[in-house]
Amino acid sequence: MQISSRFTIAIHIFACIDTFKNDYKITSDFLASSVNVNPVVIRRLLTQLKTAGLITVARGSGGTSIAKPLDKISFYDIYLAVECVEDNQLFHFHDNPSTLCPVGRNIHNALDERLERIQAAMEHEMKNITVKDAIEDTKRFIAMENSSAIKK
Amino acid sequence: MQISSRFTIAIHIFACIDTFKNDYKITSDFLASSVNVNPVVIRRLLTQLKTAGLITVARGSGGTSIAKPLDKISFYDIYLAVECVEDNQLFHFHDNPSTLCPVGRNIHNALDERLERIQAAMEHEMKNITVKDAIEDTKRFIAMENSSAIKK
DNA sequence: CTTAAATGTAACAAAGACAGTTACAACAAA
DNA sequence: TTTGTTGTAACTGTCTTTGTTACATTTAAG
Repeated sequence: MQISSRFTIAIHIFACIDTFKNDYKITSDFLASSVNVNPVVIRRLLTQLKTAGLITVARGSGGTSIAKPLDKISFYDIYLAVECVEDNQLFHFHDNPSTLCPVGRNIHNALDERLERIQAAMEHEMKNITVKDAIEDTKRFIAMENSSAIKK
Repeated sequence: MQISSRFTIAIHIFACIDTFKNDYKITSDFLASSVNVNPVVIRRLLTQLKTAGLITVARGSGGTSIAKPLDKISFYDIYLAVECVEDNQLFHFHDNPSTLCPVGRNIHNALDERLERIQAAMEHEMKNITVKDAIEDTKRFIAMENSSAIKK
C-alpha cells in the first residue's frame, strides 16, 4: 500500500506549468505528454487541484495556471487536495474489535494518540516543503543536465 | 489509500499475548475472537511476525509468545514485518514520465530527496514508539474502565 | 500409537482503489 | 459557426485487501 501516484503527478504538473507557462498553453494533453498518462487522468487531477483553490483552469479556451504564490503551496496542501488517504486517517484501524475482550474494547482509544503523532510527524514535514522548493530542485537538475551536455 | 489494518491488528495481537499469556494458550482462534476477524487472517499475520523474529509460534501444540523484550520491539519493526508498503517506498511515483520533456526527465530525481525526508519523519516517529508503550497505554485504559465500574 | 487440537498454506471470492480508455456534452474564443 | 478544450460519465482491467473454506502437517497428551 502506497500513497497514490496522484501526489507525485500533481507535483509534476506544478513543475510543468511553471516551467512552460510562457511558451505554451498548458492543456491537459500537454501535461499528459510530459507525465505520460491519459489526459483524462490529468483532467481529474486538475479538477481536484482547482477545487482546492491551487490552480485555475480555463474552460472552453483551455489552459491552466497556478492560483497562488509558489511558496504558499505546500506538499501537504497537494496531499489533501488529491485525497491520498480517506478521512485524513493515515492508518486503517480494524473495524470491530471484540467488546467482550478488555484489550479489544480499549485498543482503539489506547492507540489513537500514538498513531496521530506518527501521522502528524509526516504531515509536519509535508507542510514544510513547498512547490517552490520542488520547482527549484527540478530546475537545478535540468541545469545540471544542460551543463554536462555542454561539457560533452 | 491507507496503511493496512494489518498494522493495528498486529499491535492488538501483541497486547493480547502480553495481557493473557499467563491465563490462556494464545491460539489463532483466541486472537481472532479478540480482534474479530477470521483466524486465517491472524495466522497469516503471525507468520509475518514470526519471520521477522518478533514472536514464536508453536506448531502442532499451538500457542504464541513474544520473542523479544517489549521495549525492544518498535512500531517500525512491526510496520516492516507486516509489509505495509511495497519496496519500502511510501510514495508511489508515476512510472514513465516523458524523457522528451526536461521536467519529465528530471522530476523523479528532483523529488526523491524530499519524499525520502517525509518518509523518514514518519519512520523516525515509529521507531520511537515501542510495543511496551502501546501495552502500557492499553492497560491504563483497562484500569480506567475498571475504576469507573467500581465507582458505579 | 491414536487422537485431538493447532498451525501453515493453498485456493478462491468479494469488495474497493487505481488507472486506462472511449465518448460526448458544454463551453469559449477566433 | 468552427475549432479546440474541459468536465464528466461509463466501463474496463488490474491489484490489494480481506474473508472464507479446506486440508495436509505437526505436536502433545492420553
